[in-house]
Amino acid sequence: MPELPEVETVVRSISTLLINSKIESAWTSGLPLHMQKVVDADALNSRVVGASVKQVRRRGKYILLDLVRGKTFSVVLIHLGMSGKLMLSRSSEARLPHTHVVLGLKGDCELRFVDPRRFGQFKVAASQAELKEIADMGPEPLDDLSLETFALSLSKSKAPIKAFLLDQRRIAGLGNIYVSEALFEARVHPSKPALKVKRQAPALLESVKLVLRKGIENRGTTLRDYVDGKGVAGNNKHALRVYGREGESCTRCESTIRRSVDAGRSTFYCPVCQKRL
DNA sequence: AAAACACCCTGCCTGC
DNA sequence: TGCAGGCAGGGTGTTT
Repeated sequence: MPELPEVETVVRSISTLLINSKIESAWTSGLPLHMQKVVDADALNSRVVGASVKQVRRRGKYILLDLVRGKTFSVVLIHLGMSGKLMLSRSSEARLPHTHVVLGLKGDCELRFVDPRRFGQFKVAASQAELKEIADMGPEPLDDLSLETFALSLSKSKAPIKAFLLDQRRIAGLGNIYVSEALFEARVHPSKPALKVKRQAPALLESVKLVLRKGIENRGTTLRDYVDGKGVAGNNKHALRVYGREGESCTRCESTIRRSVDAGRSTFYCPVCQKRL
């Protein structure tokens, strides 16, 4: 569900309250999350309870909490999967169904991880170096991705440009929505091989940054149930020009927006604006 | 090596 | 109205 702009919005919405606050208790549902792994209750007790939050960060679509307890440093890795939510709530508020982790903070406040489909992840580690999930992740498009790096990476892949952009090892943080939007902005056909995107590489990189920045500015895209850490929905749905608009007319040329399915995922594009060659 | 596919799980929507 | 089937914004592991 959440892609880079949604995860960034969640991070921003919870970081002010979380930073420098102490975690006083921890609870887990015990149900398996991503890849049948349960949240490690021992690690929660030995590393998280009693620790203070030093920083709240994002890497790709992952949320990272840097913790310190005495001289012990830890990192909590959270992925929202398709249906995950990370929210600050009053302890007195009823827990939503499918709540899987609750971290109790000072002052009647809790950080809750809720995930109906359980495609998300919640993992405690001693350091970032232990986290293989982000070890070979590609560059952050809004921070450290130059045109030179991007163009070189493109030239080495025969994959369709859509698959290329979704591959977190090549570029971090993009998902199905923002890939469709970026390809439309840059007028690149989704199935064009990455290595043939040369002349359009500068426009594509700019489009990737544009749609992500706009997504963040609008505080994320809410299609059905995405909300930030304070329960607020995003406004970016109105900014989408192709995603979810099959059969509607292109905002640029008035042709009919099409949907195609590859690898089980929908891609939306304008057949006229986005030429294969 | 890389692409295609199955799979994890629940909820919601559609159509019969 | 009820129920089966399809579909969903992600990532991983296996197979070709």
